[in-house]
Amino acid sequence: MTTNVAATAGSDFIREIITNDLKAGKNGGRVVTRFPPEPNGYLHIGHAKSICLNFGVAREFGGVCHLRFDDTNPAKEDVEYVDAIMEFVHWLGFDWGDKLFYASDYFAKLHDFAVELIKRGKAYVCSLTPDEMRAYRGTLTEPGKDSPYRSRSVEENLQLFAEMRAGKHEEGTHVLRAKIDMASPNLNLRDPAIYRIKKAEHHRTGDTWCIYPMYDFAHALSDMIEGITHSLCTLEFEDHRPLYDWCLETLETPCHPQQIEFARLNLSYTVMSKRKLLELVEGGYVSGWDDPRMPTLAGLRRRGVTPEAIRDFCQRIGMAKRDSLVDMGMLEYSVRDDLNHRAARVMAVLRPLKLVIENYPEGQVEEMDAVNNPEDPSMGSRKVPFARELYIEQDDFREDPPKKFFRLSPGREVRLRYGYLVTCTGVVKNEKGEVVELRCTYDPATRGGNTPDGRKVKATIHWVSAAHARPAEVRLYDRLFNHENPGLEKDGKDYKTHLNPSSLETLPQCWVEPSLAGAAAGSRLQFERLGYFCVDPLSTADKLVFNRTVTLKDTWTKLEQRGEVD
RNA sequence: UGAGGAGUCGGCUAAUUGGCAAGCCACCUGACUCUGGAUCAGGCGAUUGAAGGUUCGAGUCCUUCCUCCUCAGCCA
Repeated sequence: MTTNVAATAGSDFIREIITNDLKAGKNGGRVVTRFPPEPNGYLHIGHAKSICLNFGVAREFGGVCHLRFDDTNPAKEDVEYVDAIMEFVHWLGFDWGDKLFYASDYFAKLHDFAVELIKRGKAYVCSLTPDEMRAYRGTLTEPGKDSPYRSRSVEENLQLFAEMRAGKHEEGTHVLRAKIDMASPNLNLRDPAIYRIKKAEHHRTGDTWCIYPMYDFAHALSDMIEGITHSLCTLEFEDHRPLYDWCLETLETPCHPQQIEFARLNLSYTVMSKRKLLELVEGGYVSGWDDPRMPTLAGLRRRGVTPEAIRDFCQRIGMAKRDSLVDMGMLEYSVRDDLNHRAARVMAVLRPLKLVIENYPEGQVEEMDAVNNPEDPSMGSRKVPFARELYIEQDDFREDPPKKFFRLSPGREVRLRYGYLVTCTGVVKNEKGEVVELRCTYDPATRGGNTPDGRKVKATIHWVSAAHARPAEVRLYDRLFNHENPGLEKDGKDYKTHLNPSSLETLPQCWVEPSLAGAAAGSRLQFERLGYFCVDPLSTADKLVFNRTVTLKDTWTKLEQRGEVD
């Protein structure tokens, strides 16, 4: 993997802030970050950006990064997600050591902080209905009005809050609010709710609680409790920072983490919001959270994308505060760059065309030496059987080739990779006039693909022996959407209208070289000249299934699409 | 129209904090090649959202304006 981007690492605004803090002796020289997912969905590549940032920063500055589940809403959360999140943080290559926490671990403390707030006259129990509360909140341009319950005495608030906790009140009847300023131009400061009644079973605390803290309150204090020094989050929380700070200042906590916001990741030709991703899964638009077209880590993994490639990608895209749309091509570059160095090369024919070598002895089989990875000699070589009847790619033959088409055509000679040079001597067509078989002759002096006489051939194509190849199903994946920014919905069109109808093409009858017979699920390979593929987890010895991760760069197709082949 | 943010090559990000606007992706040439891959060499491409101002000198400081994003959950 190239490391030239490492030179610029450490130059983003967040690392600059931390460097300066360290220089100024803040936090006693400690750097503690945290990755705080809510266990209500699967991780996607946007989370990967945050994970790389938080764990990366900790590592670079000799600090630690906590994994903390922000599980303050039992109605939406589940252990299923907790387990999946941990699995994928590890998969991405990061480790939280013994720093695994849950906001729910702090429920008792958080409750006590809420009581303290009440005692300080900084919180009150409000008995407005949700609708009334909304009406009292005002609008973006008009100030809100004080709740009639705002002036309840400390004693009454304490009493009521205790009753809320004891389950004496129904959901929606009471809420604990911070007493800040109903006229604040920042809506988050208009007496935000910090505790609400929710009679739901929590995945960790069961029915111990029937009141749960809200995000702003829980997050600031959880950060404080853990001694987080830099609390990194996305831009939409910028407006919440005054509330984050208010909680810590008002409670005069011993430490006060610094919240810093960065732009979330947007990737072209996909969507990133949990709601949309969930809708794609539930609506059957994809096969599941791990559908290889999904930007989820589960999907990317099944697609064959490596954690190294994702980390490299996150490094390359940088870190800033401006909204941006990162080109999918950027991710593909990182994927190819990584796989080029590590994926073993094999031969596979996706759209088979039979080729018969007329002067090759019937029944003869030769084991040809094939290099596993020209980028890495230590990966060795393997034997590939060569015989009289082969399959080649339909795309590699043109009966009437344009000028810049270098591959096989009548009368032309090409090299069969690691095999022999063959010349096309004739074609066999079916009743519809389609070419169904090629007749060729080979030059016995070119064994292994060598040309003792120094003669040049313009093309080398891949092949498999018809008698030895294993059948396989190959799934060709393409971008899920055909619109660069489907989630924008600016034109009023639902993002689903931009779903790419050909994002998946299944080729049920492909042939792969015999060395792939027992390929392990998850193995990543390069099918020579076609792209990078991986063995699907559901692939079996009886039925091999490969997923295309990404194509190889394809100059020929580009020329052809531009019409520059003649 | 309240508040908070953000505007730098086609995309993403830098700029020693006032000193020749740099890198990556993409794109284009060429070399090399038993993958039309990879690699290598080179190239294209930003009057830094706009207009003023301060200054010997402004992406950076000041003023005005424009555009875009976020916020009116008892979600996070």
